[in-house]
Order: sequence, then C-alpha cells, then structure tokens
Amino acid sequence: MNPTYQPHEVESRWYDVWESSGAFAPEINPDGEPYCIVIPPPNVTGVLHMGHALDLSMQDVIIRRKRMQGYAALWLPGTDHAGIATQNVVERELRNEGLSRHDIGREAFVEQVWAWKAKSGNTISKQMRSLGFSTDWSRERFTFDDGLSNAVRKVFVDLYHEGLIYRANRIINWCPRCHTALSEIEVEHEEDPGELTFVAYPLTDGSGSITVATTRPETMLGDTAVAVNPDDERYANLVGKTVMLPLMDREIPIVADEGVDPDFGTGAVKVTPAHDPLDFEIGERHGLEPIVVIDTEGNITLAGGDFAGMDRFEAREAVRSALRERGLVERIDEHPHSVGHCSRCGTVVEPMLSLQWFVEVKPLVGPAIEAIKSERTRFIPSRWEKNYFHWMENLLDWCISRQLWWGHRIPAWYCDDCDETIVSMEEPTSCPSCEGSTLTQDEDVLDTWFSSALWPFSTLGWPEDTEDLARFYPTTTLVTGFDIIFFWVARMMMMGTHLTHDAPFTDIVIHGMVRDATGRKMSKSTGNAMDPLELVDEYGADSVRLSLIQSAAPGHDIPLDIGWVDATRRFGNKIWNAVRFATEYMGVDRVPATGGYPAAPAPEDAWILSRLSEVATEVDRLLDEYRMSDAYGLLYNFAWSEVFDWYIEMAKSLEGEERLAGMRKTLGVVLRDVLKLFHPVIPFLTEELWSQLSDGPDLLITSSWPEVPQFESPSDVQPLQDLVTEVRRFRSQHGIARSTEMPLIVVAENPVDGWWLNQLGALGNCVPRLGDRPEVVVGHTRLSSEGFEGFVPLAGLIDVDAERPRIEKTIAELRASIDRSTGKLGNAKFRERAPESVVAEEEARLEGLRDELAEQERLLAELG
RNA sequence: GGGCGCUUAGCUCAGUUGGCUAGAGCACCGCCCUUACAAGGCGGGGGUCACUGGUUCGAGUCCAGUAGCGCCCA
Repeated sequence: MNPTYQPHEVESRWYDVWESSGAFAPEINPDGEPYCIVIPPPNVTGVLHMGHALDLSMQDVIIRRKRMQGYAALWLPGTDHAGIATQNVVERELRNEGLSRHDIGREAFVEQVWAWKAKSGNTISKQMRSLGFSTDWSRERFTFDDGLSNAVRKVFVDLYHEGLIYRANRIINWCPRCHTALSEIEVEHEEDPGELTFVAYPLTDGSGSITVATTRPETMLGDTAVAVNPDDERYANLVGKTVMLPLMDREIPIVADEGVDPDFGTGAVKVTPAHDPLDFEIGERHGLEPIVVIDTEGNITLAGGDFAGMDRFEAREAVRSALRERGLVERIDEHPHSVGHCSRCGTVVEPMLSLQWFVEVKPLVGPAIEAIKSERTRFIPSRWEKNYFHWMENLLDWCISRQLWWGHRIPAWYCDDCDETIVSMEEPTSCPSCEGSTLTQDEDVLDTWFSSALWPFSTLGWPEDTEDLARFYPTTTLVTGFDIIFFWVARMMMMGTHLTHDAPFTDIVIHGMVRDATGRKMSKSTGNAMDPLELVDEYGADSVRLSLIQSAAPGHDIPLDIGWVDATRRFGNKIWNAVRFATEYMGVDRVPATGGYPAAPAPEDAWILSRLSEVATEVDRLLDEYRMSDAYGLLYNFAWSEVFDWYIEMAKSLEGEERLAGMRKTLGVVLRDVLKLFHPVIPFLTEELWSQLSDGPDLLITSSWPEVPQFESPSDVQPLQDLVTEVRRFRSQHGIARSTEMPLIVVAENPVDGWWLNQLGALGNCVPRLGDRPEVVVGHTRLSSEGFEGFVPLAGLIDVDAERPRIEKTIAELRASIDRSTGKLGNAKFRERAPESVVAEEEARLEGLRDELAEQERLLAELG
C-alpha cells in the first residue's frame, strides 16, 4: 500500500466493479423487504452542482446502508425533460446558425432536441458515477420515455373528464423572452428599486381629479376603471362618478371594491384587468372589459394608441413624460418592491390575460394534506409540515399549458366546424359533436412539473400493473431541498393520493441549500459557486461526500467551508494508514475476515469492542432518524481518537503470540466494522481498504451491516487514559524531553494488573512501578485519576519550585468547583426536588473534589 | 404585512426528553520527524451561549418580550 492515500487511483477502480456485480439493483437481495427511493430528477440539460451532490450523497448513504441491511434496495435514477430550459439550449444553438425554431418548424425542432439530448443530455448521469452514487441504472427513466409520456397523457385525459382540468382565460405569468406562460412558482420575486408615480385622473364632471399611485404607469393605457375601498370615507362621494383616462381619452368609472388596500398610495388604484391579477378580479366583479395593451413580445399593442409598438419599459418612461407634460404627475416616490422574474431566464414576467389550461387544485389538496395529518407520511424535520399546510391551503389553480414545442403535447383537439373540444388518449378522426373531420390539436405542451408530479409511480410502470409498481410503490423515502417542496413534493402528494390512492412516500427528508463559507447562496453570477467535480479532482469523491454529510445538520443550510473538505481528505489518509499499519505491521491480514468477534477479549480489546458496540448502536439510532451529520461526526471521532489514537497505540506495546493474536482479531473486526459503518458515506475508500483487509472476493458494498454484540469494558481503562493524560500534561508543561526517563510511583485503591501498568508506561512514556503512598511527599508531585495516584519524584527532572504554579492553579480550579458544588448542595430545595441520583452524584463529586483539594494543599505545603 | 427560522470560541457550525468543567473542524500557541500517517502525534490558550425578564432546585436548552439577520408568501 502507498504510504499516503491517493483518492484517484482508488476511486477509478470500483464503480464499474460495483455496477457489474449487480449491487445497484434490488435483485441483489431477492428476499429482502423492499426499500425504494426515487431520485429527484435533475434537469436533462443540467450539470451536477453542490446541491445535487448533497441531495444525492444523502440518498446514497440511506440506500447503501439499507442494501447492507438486507433490504431489496432500489434507488431509481433519471432526469426530466425540462421544457423551457432544454428548448432554450437548442434555440441558442440554432441562433448561432442564424436560425429560429420557426425557421425549421416544429417537427424538425423536436428532432433536433432529441439529437441534442443524445449527444450531451446525459452529462449529469455520467457525473453521478464519479461521485459513486449507487443508482440502479437499469431502471433509469426520463420523463419523456414512452411509458412516462403515456402516464402523462392518461392523467390529463382522466382529470379532464373528472372536471379537474379546464381551459380558461385568466391572468397568467408570461415570459416575453421564453414566450410561454409560467406557473406562479416558476416566477422568482426580487426586490427592485422601483418608483411609485402619483397620477391625477381628472373627473369628467370637471369637479377636480382623483390621484392614483402606480409602479407601472405604462399599464394605464389599459385602464378601465379606478377603484377605492368601499369603507374609505375620503372617496365615498366619488364612487359612481367617472374620470377621463389621460392620454387615451377614455371615460372610465370609479368603483368601490373590497380588494383595494386603503393604505397603499392614495387609497385609489387604477384598474388594468388584462395585466394584473387583482385588477382582473375587480374587473370581473364590476363587469369591466379587459384591454390587452402589452403583447407577447412585451411591446405595447395597437390598443395602446400613440405608444403602440414601444417596448414596455420604454413605454413606461414615455407614458410618464407624456403625463408630466400634461401636468398630471403629482410626484414620484422611491418605492422598492418585489418584481417577478422568469426563473429560467431572468426576464421580468408580464402578468397577462391569456387562454390556458389549468388544474383545479382544491379537490386534490384535501387528501394530500390528510396524508401528512394522519402521519401516513412525515416530514423530517417535522416543522416543514407547517409550510406545507400553509402553502397547500392557499394554493391557486395550476396553469399547466406552456407555449413550447419541447414537452408533452396537450391531448386536446378543437373542431374547426363547431368549436367542440375533444380530449382523448388517441387522436380523434372526427368530431363526436358535429362529425366534422377538420380537427386541430392544441399547439401547447404541458408544464414539466406535470410529468414530474407523477414521477414516483410513473417511473415504476404506472398505469400498467407492473411488478416493480406492486413491489416498490409507495416508495419509502424522498430526499429533497426545502426550495422544492412547493414545486414538486406538494404536487406529487396531490397526484399520488388522487391517482394511486396512496401517498407516494413514507418519509420526506428535507435538507437545506449548500452555501459558500460565508453563507451566501452559490451562484454563477456572484462567482462563488463550487463545482463538485473540481472538488472531486482536488480532494476525491469521498471527501466531497463526507464533508457535505458532516456539515448537513437536518434541515439547515450548509455553509460549505473548504476547510471541511480538506479535513475529510486528511481523515481519508488517516484511515488509510490505520489499515496499512494494521496489515503491514500488525499482521491483521492474517486474521480471517469471517472470524467473528472475540469470545473472551483481553482488557484493551474488551474496551475498544465495548466502545465499538456503543458507537455502532448510536450510529444506527442516528441514521434511523436521518441525522447523518451527527452519526458520521460521532463515527469520525470514534475512529480517529479512540481506535487510532488510543487502541492502536495500546496495540503497539503488546507482547506474546497469544496476546498478539487476540489483538489482531480485535483490530480486524473493529476496522472492518468501522469500514462498514463508513461505507455508505465514503464508499470508494472503504471498499478499497476492505479489499486489503479481506481474504476473499466479497465486496463491501454487499456485505452485511454490523450487528455488534455487547462487550463489557474493564472499569479501569478510563482512569488509565486520564492518568496517561495527566502524565503527558506534566511532561509538556515542564518541557521535559521525551527522552528523559520519568519514574512514576503508582498507588492504587484496587489491585493493578500487569497490562494496566504496561499501558501506563507505554502510553505515558514513563516508568511506573507500584508502590506505597509516601508519608511525606516532599520532592514529588502527585498526578491522579479515579482510583489511582501517581507520584513523580522531581529530583533530576525539574526544579521543585517550578511545580508550585501548576499546583496553585489546580487548587484555584478545585476551589471554584467546590464553591459551585457546595452552593448547589447547600440549597435545601435542590436536595428536596432534584432526583435522588442527581443529588447523590453531586455529593460524590464534591467529596472527590475535597479529597483532591486536600491532597494538592498538602503537596503545596510540603513543597515549602 | 403574514409565516418559518437563525444569533454558541477568531471563522464555519453541532449541542434531541432541562442535570458534572458547553463540543467539533479550521485557525492560534508550545513540544515532538516516538519504528502507520508531519496530510501526523502530544499538550495548551480561547466562549457573559444576542439582550431583558420569567418558569424551575437547576436554563445554551422551556416561556414571553427586545434587537439584529435570513428565507418563504402577500
């Protein structure tokens, strides 16, 4: 073995071995209980980012452990077709050739997208391999696969016939750059500086004017009313009057509507029903005609009079200066407010009246909420329930049509003769209503999230009655970021409960976002994004995985400090060397891997085995609760400080063939179990080291999860370690060279075994001998731990006076502790109300402290 | 404006039913190339647990309020 760990050599070796062994498929454990995770499908155009790395690392930890525990563990990978994103990518390529998609036509365009996908669409799946994720590639799915597309169509048709999908004119969010409708969650609200313009609308009766405030003056071209709150006394006398809309010379009414906030601006608002959701509602209530003044390009329409053809932002300035010229602008205030941007391209979205398809969500929400309330499905951490409920209860109907070419075409046809709408699985040949045969299919496609909402069951074969569906659905666990609860989790819950009559998962594990070391969101534009693959190059995949898992406290954001990644790399080197030492110097590779746990371990061995047992139990408990960060933090510290720093050091001083055989066996099982416990998070390194320790061809990935029997630790190990630390501290504080021999007279309450004294000498670098407690300790210092005292003759080691400050400091610390303790015990209520065990412990502690103080004071006095 | 969360060491963060001297990694100081690992070992310094009040024998932990920060929604 190399003296240092080289991640790349190791990592390149194992992935193919695992995959070809069949380990990734649930069939590896044919009789196991099913356990299933479906991957949150990344965007087919996507490249792996830190968020994926975290999300997938968590899933791999879960699935690898379950596999080792004997479950038929299925982790199903795949991607979604990402309508807008993918179309954008291919359109950009076309643009480089000077073409638009319209130049080549729909069919050729879609062909080109498929070609693109075949060429560069699977980047992320390839990247997943370099991080070692153990997904079952034989079951990889794509939302555009035939089976999944069929599911999408079936759901659309069924929901339409149930009346849950309808087509209507509504205000939707329009992206003038992507030329499509968006759902409200594809809109990102960002704070913009903005200005509030106060405009006077003259009353037609000449009795003055009413002032409205607006952040979007250009929309006034489409105003069809002014509205005030009915309770607003300031305007009560104006309701029912009309104003003359400036620039357009259109007479419009002043109406009273509950929806108006009297505290905003002047309390009077302009009403543009075609370009604002609230205004649309007001318009509906008052029978106002919506006038579309901004077109799908974001330009002013012919209805905008003199401003027709202008870009909407250009028009904002033009309208404002035209109003100013007429003396109608009263003032302009700065007004920071949030403005919607397209989540795909960043363009300011335009609320716009448009004919679109919608899912009526109200009937779907109930069962989706009930699944959580009844604890059929739980969020981890549970506080996300509140957000989920809150969001579900306020859900608006979901706009599912997109004006794209890349996506599932809406299975709706319109009869040219009678305007009948036909929704069906198969393309109709004639109109069922008028028997006309000129039918035109809806041009639009469905929102990608519509197909993603079916993901947990469509990937398993639904609506077909497949074996996988029967076996693995409902799935067990979903792991995803909180930012995706609304987009995706909620919709899967709705679709799952409605279509399959069961919630799609049992546990929903929510994690935070990976941020940079200072807590900022990683993004390309701020230049602080870390590329997981670059980190893999630099530190190895295992380090990236372990540092992410260790940093990820449940449900919190993760500021990823490169220092963490580096620390885990050093840990890799440490564990590598521990195994190297065990095999090359201690002969552990001569111990059969299958030998089991020692039956009658020697004291040191019993101690580390008992710790292993405790740690393994605790790690299991934490992992069962998805507290991976705590679990692996614990294991990391156990491995490093207990196995490597203490046990291996103890092992070095052992002698005698029999004793060495016991140690080898112990070190062997401890290291093997540590490798097993660590395998889910650092699979490459552990698999490699397993092969070094193993005497057969068996892979760690398919080995069995540790079930460590209980061992009883000798009670004097902890005092041994404490005394060793005291000895080391004494040496360090006095700067006594390592090579200087240091005698130690050991006084023990109970008989001391040879091994104990041997370890004290070896670990403490001292020469201990059992002796009697000196009547007078002049010329000694005293070191102690529970049940043991050690006296160091100072002559020849240090100047006696040099020990005085050390003792004085100890005395001061003891006195402080004693004060605290007596204060506590002196409190009658403490004795009365605290549990007996707590009081007894405190009393024992105080007694110990007082004894120790007496010793130290005597020591100081005798120093003279 | 509504909701959710955060504030603990120089930095980034743990700390689950309240109970010994509040932990980790990095950074810092001292000693050591001790025969696996200097990507290491040993030892050390460093915290008014944001603030105020309350509950309690006992509060980083529970409750209320204040301040600051973040996210989501309107």
